[in-house]
Amino acid sequence: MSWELTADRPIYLQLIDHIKMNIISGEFAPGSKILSVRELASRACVNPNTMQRALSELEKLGLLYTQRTNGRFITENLDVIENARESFAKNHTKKFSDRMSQLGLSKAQIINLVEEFSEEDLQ
Amino acid sequence: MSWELTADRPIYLQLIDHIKMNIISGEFAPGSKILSVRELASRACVNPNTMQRALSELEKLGLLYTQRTNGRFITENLDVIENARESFAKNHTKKFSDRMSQLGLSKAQIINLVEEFSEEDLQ
DNA sequence: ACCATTGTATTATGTGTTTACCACAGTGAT
DNA sequence: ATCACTGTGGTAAACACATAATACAATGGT
Repeated sequence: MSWELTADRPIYLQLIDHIKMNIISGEFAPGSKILSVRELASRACVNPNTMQRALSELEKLGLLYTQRTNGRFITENLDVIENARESFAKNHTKKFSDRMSQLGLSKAQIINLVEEFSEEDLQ
Repeated sequence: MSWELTADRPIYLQLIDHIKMNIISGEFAPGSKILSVRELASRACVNPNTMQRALSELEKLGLLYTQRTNGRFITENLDVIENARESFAKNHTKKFSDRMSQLGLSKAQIINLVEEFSEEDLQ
């Protein structure tokens, strides 16, 4: 998946969101080693310092941990990941729902929109 | 409604979103006069220059127009407002739906979440 | 022992955002 | 005519963000 950075938000925040999504969606397996700061920065077309900032924020959240001169790894704590996943889903749903209500849409209308724009799972 | 500005995005963009929502939700009636730049800035606890920037962007979108030394008004062009409203709803729904799918949620699960977090209309 | 690679830290520079402050021209009410 | 108010424009300063370019210490593999 590409990085798709936009100019309307600080890059380091977008990097945080992107990597966080990789982790909580399971795309990055718990305990697995991730690419180096320099390599990640290179792929995202971003300065190493900026990537470093994003990674250390994710560390504060407990989603990553560091082995000083060896590399960085996804946490093995499944609870942390699951919590992040749940709060992500809840927060986004609440925000979405609130905005649509404020627009004047009824609950039924909101559901209809989601029905329309959501694609069925490809089993 | 309060302004609720956060530090993770440029203020002028948040002001644009906020006022745009006031317009497309119908809270600000088409053709009606809005408060002066200075007054709006004061209420939002923001510098007049910043509010000015947001308003001129909304003007580019056709949602506002200016009478040079008289004040600013909501557009009377209902099509412009309705288009903005529809694209707002579609874009947000699409983005929400995509993110939830990426999280691994099925269409049915997404609908369930919306059901859970959406409140019934208060007739 | 050597060396590439790791995370980390520092300094400097450019850019964008926000703010404060000031000035100008046109309108409308008095 | 006067005056408060309107939108608009400019300048300067402070700050955060992003980048470039280095440097350093510790690890792992050779």
